[in-house]
Amino acid sequence: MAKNGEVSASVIKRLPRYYRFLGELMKQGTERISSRELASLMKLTASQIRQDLNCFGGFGQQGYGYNVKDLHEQIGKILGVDKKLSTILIGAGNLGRAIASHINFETRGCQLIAIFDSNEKIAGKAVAGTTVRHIDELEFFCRTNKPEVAVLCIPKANTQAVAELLVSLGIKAFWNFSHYDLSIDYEDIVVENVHLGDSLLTLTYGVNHLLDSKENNDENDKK
Amino acid sequence: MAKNGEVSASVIKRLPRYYRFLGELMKQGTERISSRELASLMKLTASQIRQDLNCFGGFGQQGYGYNVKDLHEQIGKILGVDKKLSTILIGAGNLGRAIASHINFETRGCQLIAIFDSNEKIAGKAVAGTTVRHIDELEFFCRTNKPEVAVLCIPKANTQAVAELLVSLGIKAFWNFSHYDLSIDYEDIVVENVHLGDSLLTLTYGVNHLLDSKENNDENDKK
DNA sequence: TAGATTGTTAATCGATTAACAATC
DNA sequence: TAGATTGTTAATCGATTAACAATC
Repeated sequence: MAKNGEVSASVIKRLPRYYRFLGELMKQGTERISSRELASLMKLTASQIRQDLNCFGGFGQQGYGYNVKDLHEQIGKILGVDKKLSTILIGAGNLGRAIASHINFETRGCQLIAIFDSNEKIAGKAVAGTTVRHIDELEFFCRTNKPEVAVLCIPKANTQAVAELLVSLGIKAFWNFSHYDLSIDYEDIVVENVHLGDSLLTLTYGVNHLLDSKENNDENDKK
Repeated sequence: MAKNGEVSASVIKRLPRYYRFLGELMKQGTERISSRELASLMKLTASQIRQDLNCFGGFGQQGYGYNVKDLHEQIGKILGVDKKLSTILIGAGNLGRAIASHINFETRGCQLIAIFDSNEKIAGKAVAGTTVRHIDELEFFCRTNKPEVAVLCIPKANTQAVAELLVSLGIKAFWNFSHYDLSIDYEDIVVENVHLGDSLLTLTYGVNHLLDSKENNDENDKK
């Protein structure tokens, strides 16, 4: 309801998806879209789309719908894709290197400025155009460059300690790929946990219970 | 409520996290835990934990609480960690290789039996102990080995076509890392989309709006 | 038996959907 | 003006929390 703040987490989590679909539509040359059309495309209700967007302001026009390019730009601004949050990545193992090279940080309001690893052998090598530094340089680097976001691709055991150090060095947000639930320990710090293992387990559950709903329906049919 | 099926998605998504915390407790040698203790550990309410667990049955004991080892095992069984769903991975790029080597499929009810890529240069090389096959072998391999789960680490443009092929070959579930929303096109097929880009954008939003709630609070304080 | 803590029902809260007046 | 579609309020639905009787 408020133009700033107080937007519920469920709405915010849907914003990147809106942004993605509107980007696609833009690429395809679609100029305008109604909430009804967008809803059918995204498998949502038109009500929800209008409700969601109106958390941030009235971007549409009665009788017309929404201008795709305009709405895309507005949501981009709300998310902050025009910003360049200084970002560092800790842990240049398999996953860390993949994240560094696979993710386009720039189009998502971030700028990857350094990568760190504790392994002497990895330090010095280049990943995604950035030379990997040894973890010993972390503190000096942060005091000098004041990064705001840290991507954690480190083992569970180290996460708590590294996060504490980084908070003391001014880091404001963690994109956490470690097996450790970071959200628990810090308020006032933004944490986005990506628990890939949990995601796979959810899938496993789904496969193993795939027939449950069908079986139940069959039972009901008989009654 | 029902012992099988009809458990809401919100409950199911919390199961892997319960499983993870109970595993930790087990490792630390904790024998029993009350819903109140577990709630404070996981930053949930005791009510929610009891409500969630009772979707699957009464695992606790009045006046005592829950036996950690027992509950861990029960949830594991519900998730299906004791299964070995045959799993293939398509796309041995940065991300695909990282997923293959970083994720422990076995402890999550899956078994990675093959990796495929369209790049002739990658085919033949070993990743995570599995030789990468050329995508041309996919159809024959599936008809022979009947994998159930496919991990998609391929570009957006190919996802739809590859998914359709795999469905026709009997794949029942997709762990989808591509930039494409797969859920939209298939019902009856389990899809777990991992949109890393969306996750980063949510973080970006969080950082850029970090002060919003505080500002609002300050305003309210003044009134 | 008394104390603790569950399983479960009832109350509350928030999110989604429906409806409709406002307006382009 | 008539038709379309928004912004917004009201109704519904589902999920979370609170309460408490059952029971170990």
